[in-house]
Amino acid sequence: MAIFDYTIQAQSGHARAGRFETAHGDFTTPLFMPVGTHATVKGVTSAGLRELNAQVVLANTYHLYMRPGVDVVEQAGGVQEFMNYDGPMLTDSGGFQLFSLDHMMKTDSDGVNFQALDYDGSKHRWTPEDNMRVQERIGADIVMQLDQCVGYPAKREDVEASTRLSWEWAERCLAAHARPDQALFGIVQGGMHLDLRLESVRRLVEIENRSLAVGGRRFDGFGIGGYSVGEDHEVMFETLGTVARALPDDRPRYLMGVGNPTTLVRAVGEGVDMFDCVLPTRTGRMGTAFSSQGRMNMRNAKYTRDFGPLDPECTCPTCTQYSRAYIRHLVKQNEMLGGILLSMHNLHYLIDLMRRAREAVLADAYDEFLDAWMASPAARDY
RNA sequence: GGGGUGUUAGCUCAGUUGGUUAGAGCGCCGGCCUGUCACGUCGGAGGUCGCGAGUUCAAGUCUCGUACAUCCCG
Repeated sequence: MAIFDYTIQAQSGHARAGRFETAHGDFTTPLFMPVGTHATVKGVTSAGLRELNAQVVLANTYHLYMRPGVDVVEQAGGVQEFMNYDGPMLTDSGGFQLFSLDHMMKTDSDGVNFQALDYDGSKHRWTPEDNMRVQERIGADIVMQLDQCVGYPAKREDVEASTRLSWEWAERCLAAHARPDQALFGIVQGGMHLDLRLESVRRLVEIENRSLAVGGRRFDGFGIGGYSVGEDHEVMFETLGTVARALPDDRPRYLMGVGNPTTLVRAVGEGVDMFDCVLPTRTGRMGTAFSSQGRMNMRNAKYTRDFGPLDPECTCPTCTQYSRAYIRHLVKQNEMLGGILLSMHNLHYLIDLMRRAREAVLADAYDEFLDAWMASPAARDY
């Protein structure tokens, strides 16, 4: 399987519905992917992930490389075997981690030196080739190129430099990536500058054309990175649609790290297919629930004697079995079950939101879906 | 009956040699969380310092009385 087919099944405006094949099965888009950094979606078992209809789960190369170590994951039979999740998985390269902990990073044109200050202070170096090798050994179905992310606001020259480095590394990752059963996604950078974004896209296309010309591979999909790094929500939408649609339309477009419900619905309308975010699990652990009525802080006193379901319109295991009052009690007492139940609910909420978005696309009614969403109470708090 | 100790925010307690708008932890109320190092994080409300009187320019802080709690001795 050297070619990973992404079948576009329907389009509605710019929104797309598709299917992608991996060695561990298919997944359909639009799609929200739960984040399982340390080869675990915090608080959710693999049986729970199936119950939530999760299709793809993320893990993080940097964190698994540090612990338990690539050799352990490899010896386990790969990350899916290791965590007992038999569906498709994706690993982020760890480029974002090196950026977000930039105090521990020194980059040159050939690679990146980093010190794992968040673990044991040990020093490491990754070239793009090293990173590909690590991701191949971890063994996810989709791997991301090593890239460099820039924060916001940033000086244009810094954005230019990191964007250039990212496409240079994209070319090296594409050349170095060998496993035929693993898909590789290139990543678009460019900060909030449309011209840099479009150049980034153009370079990625040129890179894969050069690769194909010598019998090499193409990118199997494209990450859109470098957004949600501190900018205002609307700033992203000034360029997102143009950037997404500049990408080849026969490959999935993955907006990395974005997870609030309204942004997902709008981004699908701009032609984005895939998302991941820690928001549902992190905020869930801290007591916040997504709902059809907007965001709910389950620590609020008004839920003390509210014995109704968390979200009456939700069919998830949490909403069908537990009350708001009970969940508030768990959260207030810092009981781990509270974080588990809310994480499961929030994940289900986004997964199901994307399922509904897909149905709207299949019915060629995405504009109506988007309008209805923006007018609903659920859109209010995001 | 005698003596000791204590009585400061809802709770447990700090409050220096009496000196500006009395503090902490927990609890309570609320906000935040976007390619997860995270066991979160930020903010707010709340006290006439048991009660009464006195000394003093000034008392939670000294004196006296009183109530309550608690311990010891009879």
